[in-house]
Amino acid sequence: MSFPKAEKLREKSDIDRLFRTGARFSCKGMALRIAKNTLGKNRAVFVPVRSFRGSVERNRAKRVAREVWRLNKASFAQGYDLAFVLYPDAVDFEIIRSNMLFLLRKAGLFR
RNA sequence: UGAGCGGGCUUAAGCCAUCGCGGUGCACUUAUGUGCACCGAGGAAAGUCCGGGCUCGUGAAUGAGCGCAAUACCGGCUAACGACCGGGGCGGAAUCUGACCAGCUUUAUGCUAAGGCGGGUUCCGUACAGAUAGUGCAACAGAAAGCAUACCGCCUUGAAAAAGGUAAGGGUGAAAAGGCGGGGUAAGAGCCCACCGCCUGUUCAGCAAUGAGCAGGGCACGGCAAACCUUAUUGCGAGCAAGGCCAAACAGCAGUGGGACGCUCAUCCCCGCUGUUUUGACGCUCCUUCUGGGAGUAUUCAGAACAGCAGACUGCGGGUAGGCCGCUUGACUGGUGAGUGGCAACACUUUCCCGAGAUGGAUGAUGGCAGCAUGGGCAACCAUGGACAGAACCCGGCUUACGAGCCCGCUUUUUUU
RNA sequence: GUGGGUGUAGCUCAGGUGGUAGAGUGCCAGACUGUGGAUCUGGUUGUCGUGGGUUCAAACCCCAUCACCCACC
Repeated sequence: MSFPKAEKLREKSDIDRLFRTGARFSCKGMALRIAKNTLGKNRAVFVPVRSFRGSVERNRAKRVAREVWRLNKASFAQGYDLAFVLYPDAVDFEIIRSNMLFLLRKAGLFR
């Protein structure tokens, strides 16, 4: 299950719009912003906050979150922009996995 | 032998498989994908403390002056540096040494290196220009603290009070007008002498810093420039979000249109659509005192005001969003392996190789094997863990963080002699 | 990437011309009160972020370093 560039949310204007108007779900260690788009498929972005201890931990949180998304993205409804905001409490693979699935269930994206 | 601290060098947990991501090349498709091959974080990528390359700016980045900042023993190295290398001075430690003072004793051409003075060797450290260019600063204590002074003392005179001489000894202080020993003296003093220090001159060695020697001077010229300052040298400012190229949209400027009469040209005039309100004209109806006047009014035409809608196409310069380049082969000095010169930093010659280039920002996940550390266990084995840390235009240094291995130095535990 | 600031008592801050560190608040004790508060009196509190250096002497001067904060593009 690949994760090419077309399924990434890359434009600064798109991201700004998502954070301004998107619906908001959160739990300990992670937050989710979500909004419908017109492309018929999902686009995602992973945003670690600034207060990580260093760039190693910050990048690692982002990579792990992206891996979790890549492995699970086939089981969700299509046509949304998503932004996952990551906080320094949770870096482990399993914690990020359970957080992400919990938030997506709250958002009602499971098919 | 175990542990700790400091310094230097090497390395940055290995192999295999699957899935995933970024780049380059080739092929096919085509405007974006697919397939194959190869490559894909560091010694500090970090801090941003210095130095450059590169790019733009200003008239220029060449020169002179002022201000500001940095640097400051000498020589070398370098593109450059405050870095690095070598040398010198100074300071400290260890050790050896002259028995000069001091100490001890068996009292002699004796012993002692713990103390003072002098000499040598090794190691470590060192922001180390100028205090005789000037201005300034030094609390308290002390008699006196900057071209100074005499408190207790010592000596002379004197019955005493006191006067004179003196700077050994005491006391104050961080610092008190060379140190130490001998001679000398009323007591003392570079007053005289040896050694050391200082100043002046000179000779030799060295590229130089500086060192060694000789002669002279008996000798104040104190400390602080990480106080102001003086002298010398260096430095223009901004930074890859530099800078260059392409370029939607909105706004701006210019042009293109229609109408009279078949065509062409010139000049002049007019100019979109819808709705509401209002004014005027023509028409119609009604009243009337009837060549006239008045009232009402659908529609049409014209004008004015307000509101709404529509505002196209082409070109232009500037340029936003966005994209591309800059971008990775590089200071002939990148990596690797040899060789030559140099004490070294480093320089030169040569073989082979090209080893990240992202842009919401690529290195991740899973499994297996081997191995390391810690804990448990007699053992097989089991469990846990993976140092510091992530390229962002590129280099040379410095500093800081840190796992493992090796080497050196120091401290210490245990054992043995 | 560039530039700037702060670190002093439990807390908020002074002190910066080198000469031996203070204010408010807090805390402790006493007085007052039936008790508490308020008030009054007295006391207490520091390796001046860390490590070096200069100096006779450093919170102050110099260098390095650590942590935190801010601004601009």
